[in-house]
Amino acid sequence: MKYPVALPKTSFPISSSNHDNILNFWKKINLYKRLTQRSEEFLLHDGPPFANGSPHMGHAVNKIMKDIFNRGKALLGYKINYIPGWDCHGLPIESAVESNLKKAGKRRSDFSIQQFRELCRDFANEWINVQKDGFIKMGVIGDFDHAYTTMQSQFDILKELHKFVQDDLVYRGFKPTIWSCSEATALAEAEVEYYDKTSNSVDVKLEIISKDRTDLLGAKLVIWTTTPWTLPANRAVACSREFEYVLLELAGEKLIVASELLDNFMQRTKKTYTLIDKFRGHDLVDLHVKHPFYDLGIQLEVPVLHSDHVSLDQGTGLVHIAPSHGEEDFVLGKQYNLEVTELIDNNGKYIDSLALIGGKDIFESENIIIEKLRELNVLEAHNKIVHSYPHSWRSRKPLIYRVTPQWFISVDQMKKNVLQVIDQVNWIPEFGKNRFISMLESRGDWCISRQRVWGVPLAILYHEETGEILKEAIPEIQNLLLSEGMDKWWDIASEVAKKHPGYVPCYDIVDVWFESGASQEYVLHGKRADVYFEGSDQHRGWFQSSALQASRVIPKMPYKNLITHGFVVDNKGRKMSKSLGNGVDPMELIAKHGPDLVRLWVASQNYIEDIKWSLEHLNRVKDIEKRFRNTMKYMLGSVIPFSYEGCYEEMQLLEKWVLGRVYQLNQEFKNAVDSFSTYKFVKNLFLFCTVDLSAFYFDIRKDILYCEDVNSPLPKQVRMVLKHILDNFIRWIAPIMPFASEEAWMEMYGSGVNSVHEQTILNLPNWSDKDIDVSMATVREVRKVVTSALEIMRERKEINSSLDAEVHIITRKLNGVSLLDMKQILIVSGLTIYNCEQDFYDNEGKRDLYSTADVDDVQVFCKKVSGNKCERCKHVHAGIADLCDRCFKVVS
RNA sequence: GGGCUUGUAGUUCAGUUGGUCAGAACACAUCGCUUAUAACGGUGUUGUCGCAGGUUCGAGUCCUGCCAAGCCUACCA
Repeated sequence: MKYPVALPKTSFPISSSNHDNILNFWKKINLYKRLTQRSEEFLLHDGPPFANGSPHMGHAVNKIMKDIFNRGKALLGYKINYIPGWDCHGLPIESAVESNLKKAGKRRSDFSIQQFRELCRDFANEWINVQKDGFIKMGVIGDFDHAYTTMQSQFDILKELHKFVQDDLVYRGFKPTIWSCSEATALAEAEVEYYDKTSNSVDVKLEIISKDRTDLLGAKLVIWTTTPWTLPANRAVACSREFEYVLLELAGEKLIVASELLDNFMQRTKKTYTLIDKFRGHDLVDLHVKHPFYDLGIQLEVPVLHSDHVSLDQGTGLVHIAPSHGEEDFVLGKQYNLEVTELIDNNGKYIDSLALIGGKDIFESENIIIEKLRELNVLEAHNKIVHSYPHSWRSRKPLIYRVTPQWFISVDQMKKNVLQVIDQVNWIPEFGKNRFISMLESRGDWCISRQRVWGVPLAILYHEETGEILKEAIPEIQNLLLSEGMDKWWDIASEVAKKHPGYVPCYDIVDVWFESGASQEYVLHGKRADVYFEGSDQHRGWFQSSALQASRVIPKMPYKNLITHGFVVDNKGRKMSKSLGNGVDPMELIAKHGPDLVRLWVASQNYIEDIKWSLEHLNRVKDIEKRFRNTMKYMLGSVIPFSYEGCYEEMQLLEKWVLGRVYQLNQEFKNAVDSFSTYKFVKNLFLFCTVDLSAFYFDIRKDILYCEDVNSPLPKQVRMVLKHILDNFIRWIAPIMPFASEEAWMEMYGSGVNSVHEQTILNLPNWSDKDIDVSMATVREVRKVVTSALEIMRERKEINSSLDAEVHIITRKLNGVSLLDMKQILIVSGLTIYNCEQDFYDNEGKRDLYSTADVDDVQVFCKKVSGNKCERCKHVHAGIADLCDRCFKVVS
């Protein structure tokens, strides 16, 4: 015979595919707008992702975490302000568009700059739409209708740049760039590929002519280079003060090389030597030597300088310095005011005025140069070397370093300004601060010009010779571009310039970091953001450019909290890449598993470190998701169809304890939101569901919920507690699993009008009671001993359910806990508690007692309880038929 | 090559200032409930704490070196 019991009842599903309806609901009620109708603001400024591809896991982590912050803050009652943005300009898009043209059989040169920019714009717009759609599917809410893009903000960006010009912070300078002679253009880092190349390697002897050093006068420094074509541009020799150098005699000549590289050098000369002297590099510094082509008209006496970058890996420990043809050379040259010579033209030919090689191709001239060096008796050795060398990815031709004129922002004062207010920012993690500072300190002036077309034109006029910028023309330029559009700069610039004799227009575009760095102006309008949250690569990117730009005039940081996250890597810690095939598409995951799961995966990560992706881990997170949903399902089913009431004071120990846990978790939720870190909260919430609720509280209270008269006080109180848990729980998971939360909310309060995401967390009385927590900890300790003892009986097939047993406990620990409470908590049919062993023996006779090593003062004896099992509640009682007294009353 | 960061059970992680710190959960195995049932509960197994030295009475915890990985940067005459 089956007797009716009050089982939970709900249509809330354990898994759901109702996402689209919920997304539509949020759209219909304009959830984002509703969340902006509050007073105190939480302003999260979106770092714009690059508009050139579909969303990847990095986007997912970034956007979802931002949304969790936003929804979390909304639950704490804040007005949210989140305007998504996109970074649209730059080389990758230009390259992609160009390659698309190529695939279509077209050439870039067939398009005007304006037309080409139009194509880039279309390309960017297309990807913005794809990404926008993806982010919305992830559940991200924000002002997508008024998203910002750098391409729509061009004019504001230019105005911002002009402020730097007006403040005399922009100047023309020179910079070594990687130059392609075949294409007559500077290349970006991304356009360079390294292949092996066979080069000439030469050891060249430079005679010391410093008269005050008679000991070394006439001796020759040996320099080694693999780019003999740069020798005409030689302006110095670098050595290291610290290294030891040797003076040796070789075929009648005195030569100097570094001790450690002597063998290396001798292998190239294939001669024998006599060692004369040893000394520190310090002794060489400030000597002067003859230029390699001294006897060919370049009558320079070049200095020997110390440089930290001199190494003992190869060469001679004495380095040929040509400031116009090398990064380090340029830096050293700048430090010592060396002449930066322009000996070659855009196509890689020497200038005509140069003797012997004038007008000739630099690479082709190398043989002539080497031959001449030999004739001049400055060549010690000539060999061939195969080494990795930069090449153009397009023409596959070798590239060279060349110093070209560029535009710079002088950052010294801004750096000082930023460092002054560095502590106005809360750095999460803390080490981000030092990382930021060291990167800031080590940076040089900001090169803002790019020889490209897809970007904000660096619209200025400058004096052809002096490089002075014509500030008076700025209003005129701005007015023209405002009415004509930014694309028109390339058409109107020359006309503007005509009105200002001597001045020419700049056709470069502005570095994209300047564009996004100015977003604080055109998006935030100078307001300080509460949070910037991006990958840790942005310490030298957006975080830095934003801070520098904010501090143009006075020290100011654009963000209050600067939070960085790691990168998504696979379970072996390797970054996701196409070649490894370990990449994963977040949109596929969402389609397959739903957005909540992906969000929960993100929320359960400590994003400070690298974020490890694996399917195995996702499946584990899936268990957490199921546990959360199932916990809500159980509570919904136990609350909605029944009546509940009761106040804290009337509740049992167990109920008071659970409410205490609810209070504690509510505090933890606030902390998680305020500290922008959810993973510990997710873990604790999961433990709450499994350990506290499912395995303990729910398990114990099933008897009362199912079997007791539903209208009697105790079930009503238990359901009241469940209602409390539920009301809080739905809110706690709202930021993390907004879809499940909304579903539960609708199940609870009906659908169609309000969203859970408009709610704020509940202001709970302090239910946390330390005394109750302590005694409950003891209770659970005792319970653990009892379940272990019962397990032994179960193994012996003496019992199945714990209700088949009666338990005797000998302990002094359970003072203050009623026998009835304890019996319910243990879920057994009989319980006796003794204060000492003798009392137990008096009652039950001499028995073997069970105890465990980790719990002292608790001994247990269990036996099968005698009597009949109640068909309804499964408790065993003596002297009953098929129903116990309680169940009989309830049923009838 | 340099700067910052990370490395604890199969997995994800806890381990405060060096002294019950070798833990939790999941997974796995197994038993039970059949009244959350495409659920729920109990019990059990798992680790040279990246490797090698050092400091200390004592180190996962401090120091040094190395290895692996991530971000940034320099990739060299």
